[in-house]
Amino acid sequence: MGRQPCCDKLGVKKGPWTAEEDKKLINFLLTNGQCCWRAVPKLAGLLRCGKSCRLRWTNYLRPDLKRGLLTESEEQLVIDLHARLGNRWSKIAAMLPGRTDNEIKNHWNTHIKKKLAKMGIDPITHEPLHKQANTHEISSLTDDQPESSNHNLQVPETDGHVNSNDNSSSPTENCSGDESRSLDIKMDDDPLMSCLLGDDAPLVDASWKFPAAGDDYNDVGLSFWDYQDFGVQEFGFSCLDNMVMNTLEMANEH
DNA sequence: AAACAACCCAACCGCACCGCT
DNA sequence: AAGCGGTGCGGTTGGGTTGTT
Repeated sequence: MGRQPCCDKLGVKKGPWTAEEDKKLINFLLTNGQCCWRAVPKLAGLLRCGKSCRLRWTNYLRPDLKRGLLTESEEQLVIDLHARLGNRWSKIAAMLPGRTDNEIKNHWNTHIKKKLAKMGIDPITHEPLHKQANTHEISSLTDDQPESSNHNLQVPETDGHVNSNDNSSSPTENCSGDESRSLDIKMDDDPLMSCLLGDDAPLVDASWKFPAAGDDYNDVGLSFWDYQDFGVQEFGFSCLDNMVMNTLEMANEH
């Protein structure tokens, strides 16, 4: 049937966002909240498509974003979640307050993948590379893994018994596009998976309060302004990061 | 100091999904 | 039930930055 493009390409600006554009988008969203994204650029006075605005906001401008490299514990959590969820970056990101799917995806591709490969672990299947040929040996997999990776795969369990390598039920499915499907089947038996893949509350509450029109920004616990490189401080926002840090610490303790 | 390579990340693209009519 | 619009998601890319020779 042919979809209508998210925006007419004519007169729509692409490429890196300028400080001025960021400013307009932030001002609009903080004043009016998130309405339909298609209307945002028009109402905010931006020559961007709504999709671009949404991405800019969710990946860079959102007040609850935590900038900087992933911590060791965050990285381990990502590895563990990836072993269960595959490339479902948004689901993984939902478990890491202040982190975006894009950020995690990038970190995975640039750092973790190499790290795992170096340790002799297939970043897709999370199995030792030398064991790929014989998938029936998976039951002994954790014993054979380097200490660090073994630790990685034992991060947070909600029920205390779920092994991230329970892929053994169908190891051959656990690659490329079929991975998520096989996981879908298994999630019925895994409370954590049910939680992750459903719309239920995450392990930690990553939500943040969006200011209603007229709210004082200082009440929202904005944390990201410090990290921006376009000098948003001029807006006069305070830099409170406690909310995000607290939720992250809660996640790490689990 | 310059040239080149490798790395990193913001942003784009296109498809899938969901809800409304 | 089907069509359509809006949004979300994952894969990919382009350009800037950093490191190496």
